[in-house]
Amino acid sequence: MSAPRRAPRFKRRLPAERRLALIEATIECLKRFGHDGLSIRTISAQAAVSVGLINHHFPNKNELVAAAYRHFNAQLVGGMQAAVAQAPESPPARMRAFLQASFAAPNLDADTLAVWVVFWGMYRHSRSIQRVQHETHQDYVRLVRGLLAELLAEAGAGKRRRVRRGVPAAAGELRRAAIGLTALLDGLWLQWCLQPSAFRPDEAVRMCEAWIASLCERISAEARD
Amino acid sequence: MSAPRRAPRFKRRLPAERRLALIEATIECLKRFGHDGLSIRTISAQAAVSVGLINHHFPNKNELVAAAYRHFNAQLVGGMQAAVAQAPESPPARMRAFLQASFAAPNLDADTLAVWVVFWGMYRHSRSIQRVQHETHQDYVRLVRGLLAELLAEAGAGKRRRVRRGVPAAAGELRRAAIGLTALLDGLWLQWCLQPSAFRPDEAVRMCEAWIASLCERISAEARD
DNA sequence: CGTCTTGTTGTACGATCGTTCAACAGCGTG
DNA sequence: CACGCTGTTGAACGATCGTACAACAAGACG
Repeated sequence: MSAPRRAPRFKRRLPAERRLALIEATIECLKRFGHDGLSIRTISAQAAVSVGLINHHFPNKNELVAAAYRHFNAQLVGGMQAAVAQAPESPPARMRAFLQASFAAPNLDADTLAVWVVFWGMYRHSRSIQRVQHETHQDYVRLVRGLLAELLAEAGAGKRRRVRRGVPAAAGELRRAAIGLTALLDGLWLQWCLQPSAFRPDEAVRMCEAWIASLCERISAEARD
Repeated sequence: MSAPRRAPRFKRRLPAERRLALIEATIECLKRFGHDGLSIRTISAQAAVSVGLINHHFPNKNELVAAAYRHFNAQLVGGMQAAVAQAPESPPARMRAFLQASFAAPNLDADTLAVWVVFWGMYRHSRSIQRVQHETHQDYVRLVRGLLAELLAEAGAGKRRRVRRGVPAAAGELRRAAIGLTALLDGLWLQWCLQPSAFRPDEAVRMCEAWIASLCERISAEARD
């Protein structure tokens, strides 16, 4: 019979590994309890660690929450980029893949969407959230603008003649288009969060595609002048 | 010389009056401090009353917050109805008045919009917020649907021939139109909240009008078949 | 002026908050 | 096996939280 070896009371992890676990626990607490879930004790319980560990890996709670927001953003953008990457090469197909990914799991989940809303609600009064927002939001905007630029270039150039004027004219137009599409996406997400039964995912995709189609029509009409 | 009459230490108010003051103080605290401003002591200080008074007029904090949400909703819908009412009678003019009021003071204020986001962030985990949402949101939806119905009736009937088929066909279409427009409005509000410099109010109005115009075109095209 | 109603005050209570820190212990290393 | 680094624990701190409640007082009324 071997010597009685006590099971270790805890397992040491690499800092990066533990940090990620704490970040994921933070997001899980947000899903389960909303803003009230953002307490050191709730999060440490979710991560199955002691209360003191959080301040060993993060300087304070704000920084943990900000890191969770960064992770949450990165997950979204990464998922979207992956969905676009494995779509057919054509601009419409890539845009369609983007929209369908926007209105399908794991993004179109009421708990997940509610997490976004809570983060956004912190924006104006949390410096660290503002910092992360400015750092990561442009990744999303870049993706949306890229998809739109492909489509609008096709619409502007394909109709009658190649207009060099189309490029600078599309600059302001592209900015507005990205803002409008982002607004439509966020607004539909918000409604899904508040009332998931209000519409079906495919309806949302079609609404966005209708918006984009009317945009392309307007662009090509202007290019026709 | 008259007898020295001490100034009264406080002034008694009618319950309705005091309740309103507490509700307005709650909203002001939300504007100034976000979700963290929702503490009994912060709110009572803002209202210049003692901590105990809140629980004399409201059973608990949740009910005060829910009452504040109800007031906030009522103020928005009331303002919108007023803006529409004093517009010219024509459907496009009424819709334009609605959109302009949506993207002008006092609604288009970053602090005010942030209050919406905080309320929305509470929705999924607060029964009382859910109750108020279901009670008051339909007032807003009714207004939007009414304005859209006027426009779509005009678009569907005006083009070629009067189609009785247009009315039932427009039922599902009207539902989607209201959802889309609401999403666009909310999404633009959210972006204004996170980044007020991203677009100008008149750009937002034009984006909404472009969305509605393309909607009308589609409707009238379908009615033409 | 005395009485009564009730809106208002402010203390008190127990719970929970974020953070600190000394002690512990897992586990790679010699 | 013993040492040392450091990830980890958990108690402790002062602050703040929401609520309860007994005492106070404003103001209407007779």
